[in-house]
Amino acid sequence: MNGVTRREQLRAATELDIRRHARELLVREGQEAVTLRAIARELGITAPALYRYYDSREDLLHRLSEDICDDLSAELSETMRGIEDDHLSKVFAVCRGFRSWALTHPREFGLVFATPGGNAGANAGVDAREPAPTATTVPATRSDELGSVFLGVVGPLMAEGANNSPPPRIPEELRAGLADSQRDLAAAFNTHGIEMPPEALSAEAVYMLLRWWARLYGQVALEVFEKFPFDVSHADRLFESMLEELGREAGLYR
Amino acid sequence: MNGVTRREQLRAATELDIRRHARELLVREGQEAVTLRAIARELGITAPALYRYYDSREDLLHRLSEDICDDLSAELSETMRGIEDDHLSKVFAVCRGFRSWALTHPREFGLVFATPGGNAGANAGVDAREPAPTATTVPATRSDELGSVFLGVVGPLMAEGANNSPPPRIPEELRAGLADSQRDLAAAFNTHGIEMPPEALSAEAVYMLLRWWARLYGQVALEVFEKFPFDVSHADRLFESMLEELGREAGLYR
DNA sequence: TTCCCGAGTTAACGGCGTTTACTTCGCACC
DNA sequence: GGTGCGAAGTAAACGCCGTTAACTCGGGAA
Repeated sequence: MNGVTRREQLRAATELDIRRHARELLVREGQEAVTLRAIARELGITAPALYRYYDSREDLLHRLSEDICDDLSAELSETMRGIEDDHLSKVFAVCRGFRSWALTHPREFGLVFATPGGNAGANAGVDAREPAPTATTVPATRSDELGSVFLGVVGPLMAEGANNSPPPRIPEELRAGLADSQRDLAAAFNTHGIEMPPEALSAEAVYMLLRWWARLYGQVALEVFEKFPFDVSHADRLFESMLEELGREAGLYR
Repeated sequence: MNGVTRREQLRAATELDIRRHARELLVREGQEAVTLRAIARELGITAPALYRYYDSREDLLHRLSEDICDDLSAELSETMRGIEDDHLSKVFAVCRGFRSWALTHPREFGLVFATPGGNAGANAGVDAREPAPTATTVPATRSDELGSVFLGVVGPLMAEGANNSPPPRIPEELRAGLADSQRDLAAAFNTHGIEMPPEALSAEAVYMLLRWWARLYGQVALEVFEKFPFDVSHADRLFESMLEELGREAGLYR
């Protein structure tokens, strides 16, 4: 009848259960408490059984971090559903959503956005690394919902602002490098099925995008890790003022 | 003759040796390879002996991160020794120095600047946390060389720019919070023995300082953790352009 | 000279990731 | 309806790990 056997159903169910308990441990007790034995204990099975589902603890953490990305994407999408204003408002909403998600999920944030290298979690879109796996393999890594959300909200803004934003004085040495990024970004928009007029992908727009991400990430990471030089009780207002500033610089305000 | 006994000398020497080997492990194989047993092995000693020097592995990592801060401070000071230009150039030099240190010491950067909470490594200056230890204890935590370096280079710039920087339009809701930060910052300058005219500590200046740190930290962390949305081969030029932009916004350029 | 105390050791505990060899049992096939 | 394969799970073991407790031993103060 159905193309999925009972065995596959069960397998998928416990696979999900494993990551559910893993995540609970991550949230409750931190990354190093996410232990194969602890997960197995909570599931009422023995640790080696987990190797039927994951190659190693590291593999499990990697999948977990992908789950987290997907959940973040879903939350951001949901947040944005209520916003029907202009494109800039949506971008603001996503930024605020990202911040409050990070502050309420510090452990998840740490795993996904502050683990060096291969994690691949947060490269929202392209990921042109890896030496190309003999071609013919299209889906490659994963859905990358998060990239879609970010690009989906930034895209329209870029398209709209294509010819009304003031040129932000790009240093000449940067233009060559930005051209590469332009190609990458165009490919990403394409991959995620967002149509984007080529003239909207100006070097200025790419530069703007990079600055948005750098500042958003910086401010949020500083808050999550509590690495501000002194206690800033007004971090939320600081964040708002950063957004306002970015909007102003993008020449898209009001 | 000397106020320090032979015993104390030896103790200090091995204490240093322990952290030297710990650091080597951190750099070579990452944080989770910094193992009491591994350190002891390299020292030709057994693991429990380390408990004569540190309360726990966590304690050791904490001290190690303080060491790292001190080394970073030393490196930044050294870098700055060659700069005899205006104050802005020195700030630029420190920022560039911080970036290149982070890129050449990613593991150390991760330990000090991306470990949440108590680590206390990177709160460059004040650290008004902790419930005040009954007073009478002045030195409290540690030297905090890093705070001195940063403040020492930012201070003169703030003093100089006291009345020639354009007001950066601070949102009204921010001013109250910034007033708190002003006090904290003033206390920090005082603690580090840097004289600072009170009128130089305007809300604008504090706001500027926070933005500098947020952007510097953000860009550097993005590079270290490779979390840029796509591969930016031109990250160095992006960084330079960020510095230029910050300088321009501070109204202190040229 | 005596004796203390601190650096270091040995042995042990429980927990960890991972591998190997094994049981068990659902389910596809004849 | 029986047969057998393969997947899910287990038990035991290996070598790590942090940490504790009980000890040795020797340098230096009394």
